[in-house]
Amino acid sequence: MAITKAKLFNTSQKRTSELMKALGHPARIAIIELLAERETCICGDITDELPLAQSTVSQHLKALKKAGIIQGEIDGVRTCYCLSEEGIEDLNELFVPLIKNLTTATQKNCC
Amino acid sequence: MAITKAKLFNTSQKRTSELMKALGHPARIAIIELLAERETCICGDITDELPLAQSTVSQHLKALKKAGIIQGEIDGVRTCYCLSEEGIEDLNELFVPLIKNLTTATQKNCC
DNA sequence: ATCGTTTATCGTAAATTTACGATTAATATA
DNA sequence: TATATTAATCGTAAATTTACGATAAACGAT
Repeated sequence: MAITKAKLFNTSQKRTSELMKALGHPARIAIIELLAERETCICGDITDELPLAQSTVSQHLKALKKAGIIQGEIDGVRTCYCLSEEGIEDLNELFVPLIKNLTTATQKNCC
Repeated sequence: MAITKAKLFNTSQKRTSELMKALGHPARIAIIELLAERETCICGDITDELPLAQSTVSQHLKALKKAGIIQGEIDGVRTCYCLSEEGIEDLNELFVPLIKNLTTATQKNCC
């Protein structure tokens, strides 16, 4: 990737792909499912639920945080994680209409 | 990635992340938007619409095809591309409920 | 003050992704 | 038949991702 021409894609294309990329790993899907299931902040025990080393889980959490899908708040020695409104809103505003669009388009497809 | 423990994630987590990964690049979002917009097969001129070399676009098309999001049919010298029902169905069955789940969970969040 | 717990970060290795130009294969067209 | 067109593939380079263990930083408990 010598040259990045990313500037030539529009804002919503870039944001959408950023969100999708953040969700492009089974561990990160598992993490957000966990956070949704508990419906509350989870302090740390995410690592116990995943078949990955602590440092790797921490890296995945960082990726989700960077994309704005989750947020983490330090609480003593531990860190409490929960879903971030911002990212979920973006998923609803960007991705839900896109899927709907794709669905109707597919039905009118010639193949 | 010396060791892949992917077998320890469940099928829907793996399929969901596979779809997300395929959509994790602005060029590939642009491609599916193009295919949806035209509502018909597009023979080749996708390259003209993107700020990328022909070989790179071909690579992105291959990635979308591998994930089952688009399909391509050879038609003479050209190849006709369109959205694939299979992939769009999977997006509806796997991702739409997930977003809904995340949304209600976020509303009940403590942070 | 010391010790244990928790989690982020560092260093590192291997795999994958992204991008390009060049080439190839297949089909139209002149 | 020769030539142009289209699109996939090859070869390659650079960046990024994924994973791990080791370490460090911060806090709580003893």
